This record gives sequence, structure tokens and C-alpha cells, in this order.
Amino acid sequence: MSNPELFAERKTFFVEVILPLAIAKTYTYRVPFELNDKIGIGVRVIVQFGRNKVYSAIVKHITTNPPEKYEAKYIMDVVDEYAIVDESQLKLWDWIADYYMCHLGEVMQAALPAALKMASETKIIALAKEERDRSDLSDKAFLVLDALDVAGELSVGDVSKILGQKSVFPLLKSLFESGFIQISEEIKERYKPKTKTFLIFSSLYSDGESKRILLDSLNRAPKQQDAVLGFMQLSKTKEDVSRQDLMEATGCGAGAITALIDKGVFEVKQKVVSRFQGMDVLLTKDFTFSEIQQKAFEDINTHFEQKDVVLLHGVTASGKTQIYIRMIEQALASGKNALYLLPEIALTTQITERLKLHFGNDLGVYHSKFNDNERAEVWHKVLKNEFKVVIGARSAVFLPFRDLGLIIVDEEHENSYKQYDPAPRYHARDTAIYLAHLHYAKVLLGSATPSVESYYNAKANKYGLVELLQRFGEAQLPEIEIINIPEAARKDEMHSYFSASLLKGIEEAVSKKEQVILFQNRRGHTPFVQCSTCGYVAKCVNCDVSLTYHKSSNLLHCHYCGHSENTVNVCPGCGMPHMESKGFGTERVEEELEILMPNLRIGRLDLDSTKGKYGFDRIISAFDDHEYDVLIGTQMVAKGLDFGRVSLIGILNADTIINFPEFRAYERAFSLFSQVAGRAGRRQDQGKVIIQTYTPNHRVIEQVVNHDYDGMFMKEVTERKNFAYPPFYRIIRIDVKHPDQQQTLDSAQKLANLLRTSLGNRILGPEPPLVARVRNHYIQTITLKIERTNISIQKVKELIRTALLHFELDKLNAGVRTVIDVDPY
DNA sequence: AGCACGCCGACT
DNA sequence: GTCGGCGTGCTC
Repeated sequence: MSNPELFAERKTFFVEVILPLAIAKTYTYRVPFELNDKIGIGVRVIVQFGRNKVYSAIVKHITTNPPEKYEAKYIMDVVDEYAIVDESQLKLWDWIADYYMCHLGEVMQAALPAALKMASETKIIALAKEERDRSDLSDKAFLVLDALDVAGELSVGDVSKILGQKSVFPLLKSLFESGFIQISEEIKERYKPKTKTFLIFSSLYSDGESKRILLDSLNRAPKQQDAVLGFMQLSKTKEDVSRQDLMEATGCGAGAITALIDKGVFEVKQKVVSRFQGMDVLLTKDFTFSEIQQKAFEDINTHFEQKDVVLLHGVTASGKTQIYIRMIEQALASGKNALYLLPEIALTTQITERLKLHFGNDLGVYHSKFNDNERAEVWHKVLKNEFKVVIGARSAVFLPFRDLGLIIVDEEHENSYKQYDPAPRYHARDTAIYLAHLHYAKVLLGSATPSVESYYNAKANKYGLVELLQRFGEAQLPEIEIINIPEAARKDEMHSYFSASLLKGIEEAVSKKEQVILFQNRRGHTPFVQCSTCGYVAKCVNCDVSLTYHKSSNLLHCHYCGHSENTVNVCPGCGMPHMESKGFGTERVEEELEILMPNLRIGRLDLDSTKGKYGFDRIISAFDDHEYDVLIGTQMVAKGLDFGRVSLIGILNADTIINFPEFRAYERAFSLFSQVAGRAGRRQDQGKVIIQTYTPNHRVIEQVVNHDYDGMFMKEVTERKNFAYPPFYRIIRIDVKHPDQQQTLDSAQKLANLLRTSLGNRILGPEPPLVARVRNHYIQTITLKIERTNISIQKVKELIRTALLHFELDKLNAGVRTVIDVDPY
């Protein structure tokens, strides 16, 4: 500063930043001299935006050219010493914003864990109650912690007031990193792996002689003797014997085992266990490929020489996971990192523990069940290259990977890879392919029932294709029995919602101490209540849907907005007491089954039963520990869970899934049924699947019975071609929403007309969607079907943007919201 | 997305 | 006469 020449050397920098807001533009701020050397692309800066809002924004671009049309504000501070996102990530963000037609700020919102997005209204709370040495802290830090002790919770803005300075983020950041404070969010329950008590036979009795002495000494405790003998027997076949296994095998009570533990015969060890009971083989670190797996592995590598994406079509239990593990090992060996994507619901303890075994501390897990601080921690560890492998759900594509070599997208067909709300409405599989492209990495898509799109791309030679169509080891495909509901009813074989076959199957399975899963894709008790006299149906006041009766609450619930109201016995329409229950959900299935088979132990797995703390884990564990004979559930039971003892699966009504009014319905039904079927009898025994339906000759049913993926695919391809759907056409959906019905209709019509002037008959609609009113907002949908020749998707999006601009400029459309969904699911 | 500025109804 | 409704436009 004292040297005027040096001062003159100093340049004035301007930074273009991304704000975590749904704004179309980026904004340019001026960098004060003293922060010049701290600025860099991808670092967070604190900026004031508007009158009194402060945000942490990400630097996207640095320039020395001052903006021409306005005077730039100064940035207030720089948060990071190093970039928390790199330029390739910013490229990914740009791609997502462009491809999915949303704002960069929305992508930033989705990409960064909340802890990295501190804003003035963000709350902070003190962490670690125990006294920590604060003597090394600065006066200001001390002051903040003191205030937190008193107030419990402070907003960043409050801290700013307490310290009498605007710049507080660097201080908070250092307090956060040294573990004094937490960036508050709803604190989500921690991810809790399942543990089991295992017994270890004391080394004192390792030789035959001492074993004999021990057994003799237990002559007067026959139960304990049994337990010891039982243990010896079990340990011949199992590497580890659990307390539970021993009790089941020998019939000894907990008392005998506790006594033996007290005597020092057994030691106990808590071990994290997999819920894949039938798949213990995978838990061993060293496995060898079967010939078929080896071949598949080599084929994948061969394809990777020419193609960036390979689809691994492997039936359930064909050993795909082992191939993934070897592929990841291979990527690591060449010094690269790997990302393993799974749908949220399949991302369970079993798979993460299995990977932990292989990759130890190199493995990071990115999961919505982790609280935000843990997510931020994973972010930093990926950034510092401490995690070389990450297993995660959809949003893991946003992590700051250094040098990706491989991305695995398991269960590639799962629709939960597509985010619907809020924007960005991105598809993690497709985003992963672009991400891989940025890193010159390879993508391995895996599925037992690939999406039509991916299989088509593979068949069209755009992707490599490797098929693995044999089940691993002894596992056989289940036997599938179709029940024609009308016919069964005619023969008087329908008891409530259960066919005689299904009931017999349940009885048989339970008598063999096996388990049963029943699948009904509707939650609640009764999906709608209708008056038999006038036809009145109880509907939600805010949405255009019928109300579902829930027995547990004895209320009518709306599954769209959460509204609930009292049940009615007398019809509000005609006054007659003739309200009838129509249809059935999981609650009612449970109720009816209880009446028919009162001794059954029944569990239920759906959105309602899993609401509480650890709800999901609790029910799964209970079922796994054989506390239930039957588990009734929605989709949840089909996805990613495996239970060794399940020998029968019943689908109560296949038609509701098949006939869903959506172009992917058949594909989805096929993969759902196949997936459900895959849950039956994963071990040596052949499992059984019973599908009840009104349309037994429906092609999807037949294809499922014959395990005919190719048949399903070929038929779908023909249909999609004829009716202009993906993969032949791209679809973009635009929803128009407004609280007033007429306004919605008029505006939607206007937008459709605007679009038609430039895009012609590619525009369909507007038409009301399946649910035409949600939360008091009416909805009209405009659908664009875009061919893959003649016009570029870039051009189409340009035209849409122009049309929307005109639409928004028209004052008559004030207050009307539009939602764009590219490649909707 | 926020939030301030701005122009028309029921109240101290 | 004011408080306040939410429509419109801007934020570097």
C-alpha cells in the first residue's frame, strides 16, 4: 500500500457469480483489491443481492472488463481458500440448466449440500455439549459461541449483528470445520447399519480333549450342552454363527447362551450384517468369477475400447454386483475414481457394507439419510481425493470428482433416477453419461430389465451390450401362476381379495416356516368412497382426486396435498346413508387377511407405516428376523430388498399397474413384476409368484410369465414408433398452472398457440393431466413430441424459450406459472 | 426466488 | 384521513 507503483500494478477484477436462486441471469460483482489473490473460479464469495439479502455465490467467471450498463457492487468476502467446485462441474451445471431448461441457480441448489450454501437466514446451532477448550479461539469466535450458549440457535444474520460486522462467513466456516457449530437443517436420522450378535467359541477349547472336558462339565446343564454341540455343528458350515442362528437351530433359550457367555465359553461380537441372507458368498472379499461372469467382464472391457457406454443386461441374481466390484477395482488400479449410482431405495446397508469390505476407507457413501453435515463432509473428502469410490443416489452426480474413470448406473431403468420436483428435473442416468463424457470416463449401465431407451441404444450399437442371462449358482427362476380373477370368482374361489391358490400358497409357505410378500400398489384402506345411490365420490377440496380412507387415522386423506377430513356415513350429495368403499389399499389387504387367517403374523410396508423414526429399517429388520410371516406392501417391497426366506410372492391386482394411463406403463409393469418375481426364492429352492388379474391374456402378463424381456422390448419399440414416443421422439412437457380454472385454460391455449406458430404439429394439447388440480392450482399440460431428424433439439429449446418469453410478457398471463419437464417420466 | 414500490378498499 | 391488499418489476 505504501508503494504507489505496486498499487498502480493492481488490477480491478470482476467476478460473474451464480446465486442459489431461480433467476435466469448471473450477476457480476467487483472484487476489492485486498481480495484479489483469494479469488478463483469455483470459490464461494459472499455477496449482497438486493437491499438486504446476503448469499454465498459461486464464482463462474473472472474478468477485468467492468460491466457497461451498471456499476458493480463489491463482493463482501471470499469464503474458500480453494475451489469447492471445479470447471468441469460448472460445465455439468451449464449442461443441466440448458438441457433440462432450468436456471443455473436451481442446479446449484440441487448440487451443493445445504452446509455449503450458507445464507443470511441460515440457522446455526452449537455442536458438542461437552466442554471444549475455547481458549485458542479468537475473541469473535468466542463471542459467537457464548451467544449460542444463551440463545441455542442463531441465524447468520444474528451473528452479523452481534459482531457488528457484515463479514461473518469465514468465521462461521472455520467454526463449522473445527466442529464447534452445526449448520442447522431438519436433523435427519442417522443412517444405521443393522448389527447382529455373533458368538465366538473361546480359544480355550480349541482342541478335542478340552472340548470333551467342557461337554462333560455341562452334563447337568443339558440345554447348554445342546448349545455347544449345536454351535460346533453350525460352525462347520458357517464362518460366523449368530446368537439367533444358534437359538433357532438348537431350540435353546437365551438363558443357556447367556450362561455360556458368562462362563467364558463364548465371546460375543457385534457385527454389521447384510440383509442379503442368500448372498453371503458376496460378502467374502475374495471371490472368483464364474466362467460366465468372467466372459461378461471381458466383453464389457472389449466394448469400452470403442464405446463410452455399455449396458449390462443381467437377470436378477446373475452376479452383476461382483462384476461392478471388479470394474471399480480396475478403474482404481489405473489411478482413476469411480462412482456407483443406485436408486435411493436400493441404497441400503447391505450394498454399502459389501462395498466397504472391498474398498474400505476409499469408499464414500452419499445418501439422503445422511444429515447435511455428513453430506458436506463427503463432498470435501471427494474434493481432497480421499474417497476414490463413491456409492450414492441421484444427487451423487454432483460431487466434485477429480478424475473419474468409471460410472456405474445400477438399476438403470428405475424411474426414481429422474427428479421431478423441484427443478432441475434431471435424469441421473443421462446426467451421468454427460458427466462421464466430461471426464473421458466410461459408463456401465446395469439392469435386469433395461429401459426401452437404453436397450434400444444398445441394439442400435450406440452402446455396447453385454448380456448375463443365467442366474448365479443354483438359483432358479420362479414359477409364475396367473389367477384369472373373474373366473376364480365364478368358481367361488375368491375370498375377499385372495384367490384360493394364493391362500393355499400362504398356508403352505408359512407351515414350512417360509415367508410371503404380498404386493398391492395402493396405500391406505379404501381408495375411494362412493354413494351407491347418487354416485357421489368424496373428493379433496384442494385437488382433483378422490380421498382415500385410512383406517389407522379413521380419516379420509388426500395423497396429493396431505389434506384430511372426517369420514361420512351419510352422502353429502343426496342424503342417503349408502356410502360404499371402493377398491382396496394395503391397509385393507392387511385387515382382510387377518380375518381369513387370524394366526398369521402380518407386517405392512408402505409410506404410512414407515413414517416414524427408523420406520423403514424397523419393519424390514423385523421381517428379516422372521417376526412376520407375511409382508404386505406397495412398490417399496419390490425394490432392492432381499429376504432369504421368502418363497411366495403374491400380486393382488396386476391391472392397476398395467393400465396406468402413461406410455411407459407396460414397460414399468413388466419390470416391476419381474423385479417382484426376482425376490422369490433366491436360493436353491424354486420360488413361486402368483399374479391375480382381470386380464390374464394381456401381453405384459404373458411376457412376465415367459420371462420374455425381448418380446416386451420388441412390442414396445413398435408401439413407441407408431405413437411417436421415446426413443424415437423426444418429449418435453410444459405444465401451465393457476388457481383459476378459466385463466389456466386460456393461458395454456395461448401458450400452445404461440408454440404452434414455430413448432407446428409437434405441439399437442393443452389437455388436463390425470390430476388436473393439485393444492388449489389448476393444471393444463402441453406436450411436445420432437422427431430426431429435421430439427435440432437445441433449436427446439430456443423456440420454446422465445415462446415462453412472449407468453410471460403478455399481461393477461400474469400469475400463471409454467413448469418445463424435459424427458418426463 | 425475495422484496420493495405502488395504487385501491375497510378501519382506528 | 391511514393500514394493508398483493400486482409488477428489479436485483450486479
